[in-house]
Amino acid sequence: MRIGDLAALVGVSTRTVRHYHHLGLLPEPVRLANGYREYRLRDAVILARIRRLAELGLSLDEIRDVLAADRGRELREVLLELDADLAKQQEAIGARRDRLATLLAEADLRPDSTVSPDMAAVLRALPAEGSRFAEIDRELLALVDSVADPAGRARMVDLMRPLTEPEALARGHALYRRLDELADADPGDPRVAVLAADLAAHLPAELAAAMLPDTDHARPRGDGRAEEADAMRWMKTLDAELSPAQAEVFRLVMATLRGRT
Amino acid sequence: MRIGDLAALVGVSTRTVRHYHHLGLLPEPVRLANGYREYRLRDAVILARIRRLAELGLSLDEIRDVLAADRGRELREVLLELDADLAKQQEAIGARRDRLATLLAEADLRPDSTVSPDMAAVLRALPAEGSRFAEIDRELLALVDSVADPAGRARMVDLMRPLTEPEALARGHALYRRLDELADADPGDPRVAVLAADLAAHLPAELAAAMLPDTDHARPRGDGRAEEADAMRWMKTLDAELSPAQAEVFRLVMATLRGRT
DNA sequence: GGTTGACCCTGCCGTAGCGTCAACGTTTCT
DNA sequence: AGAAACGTTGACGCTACGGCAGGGTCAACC
Repeated sequence: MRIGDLAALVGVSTRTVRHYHHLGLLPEPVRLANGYREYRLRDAVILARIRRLAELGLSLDEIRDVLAADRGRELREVLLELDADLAKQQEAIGARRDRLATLLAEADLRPDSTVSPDMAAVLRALPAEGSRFAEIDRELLALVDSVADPAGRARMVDLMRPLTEPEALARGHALYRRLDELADADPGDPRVAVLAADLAAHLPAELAAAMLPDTDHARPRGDGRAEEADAMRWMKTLDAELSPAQAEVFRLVMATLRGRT
Repeated sequence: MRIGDLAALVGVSTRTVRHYHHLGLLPEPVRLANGYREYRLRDAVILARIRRLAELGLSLDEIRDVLAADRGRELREVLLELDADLAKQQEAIGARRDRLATLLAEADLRPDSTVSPDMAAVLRALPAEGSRFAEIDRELLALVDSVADPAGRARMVDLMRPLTEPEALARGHALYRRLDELADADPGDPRVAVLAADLAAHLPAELAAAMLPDTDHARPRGDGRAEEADAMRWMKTLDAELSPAQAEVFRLVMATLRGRT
């Protein structure tokens, strides 16, 4: 029996048979004078066993182990392990399908629809039209939402909710406009201090509290280092997007909030 | 923001970021004078979107398409397609776990336990001890069982069942022994014809009928070619394992059966 | 006896999504 | 000033083969 016969018999490609030889799964048979491999019944039996195990989902490495040890005990262990693994995979796929269903249930699949549903609602409520600063704000929110774990996401949404109420929204429009106007201004511009005071005055208390630790460098080292590093990165990320005057506004707001506690 | 900051922010490795650049998923940002990439908020947003889509299970190619087309219609299509694909995967995994459970339910996981449960029962019933010929027979049965589809497997088991009955078993032992004795005999040995006659006389009718077409070369071409080729392979496979005298026995048996119809 | 077609051989590249060096330059901390 | 921790490009590694290149072998047909 030559390689093509063997392959057809068991229902694999000749390439697969040679691959198994290469991996040492299937022993190389004797060669004929012309160099062709000559197979016997035994080879077909081994190959068929390999295929059955492979179709069950064992990796070729695992199959080699099973064939080598070859007394039921090990096979049983491997199969149990495999079953547990498959169960986990099923769960994982189920979870993904749930998230997919959530996404698909959202009627309006806009480009930014890859944020969580709650944050999507917040973004819909916040002012957006025409303000560069509002755009940055929205991007930052979407980013935090993407990166955070579910608990963090929920906290973010809670913190933002006060800003979506009608009177906060009305103020928000004006504040965004005044921030936009500082895009090309000097850090010493008189409007900077005034805007900082207004911002600090109208920032919801919880949101202010959440922002404060972000720039608190004086804390003792060694606790919450990772979170602090994250928070620092957020602030620096935002800072990099702002003009000098806008950045100055934020520094003043932060100083005010720190002083207030 | 440099590549390490960006990666930490979004929760991926720097290697991943560079990989996405290489694939054109994430645009290359401007470079500083030292050659370092300098990222902005916008890059982090894009990267985060890529990650969310990737975690949903989209391939990076699909993500590139979605980001390029980027008006919800396409995203929706891709997500629906993905969901269908995941559903199929879940089913496939479920089927594999079912087969696993069947295997694991078999108490005795011997090396040849990769055959179907029904065939395993047949193999347990058939004589095995010490006969080389019995061994070949068992290997051939296990192989056919491995390779056949479920219907074929059931048919095989049905064909073999008469041989597992007590009187057939008793005869089987003797026949195997007589075949073994022909291992080194001459094809012209007088025992050959006698054994062939005994075999033909005691072969169950259905099994004989099933074996017959395997060597029937006279049939018109064009119908059942694939099956015929398979059957031919089986016979040649068996033939290759037999000594000349044993092969002669089989030829005589076949001739007798053909003449009988 | 040349040609055709169906086989066989070895060996290398490609897949998806990065991980992991290597070999080198830059920044930052002490 | 030196070390540690960054950054750069490039190349190879992983699964389980598929596909191709560039050959050799063998049977049949004209």
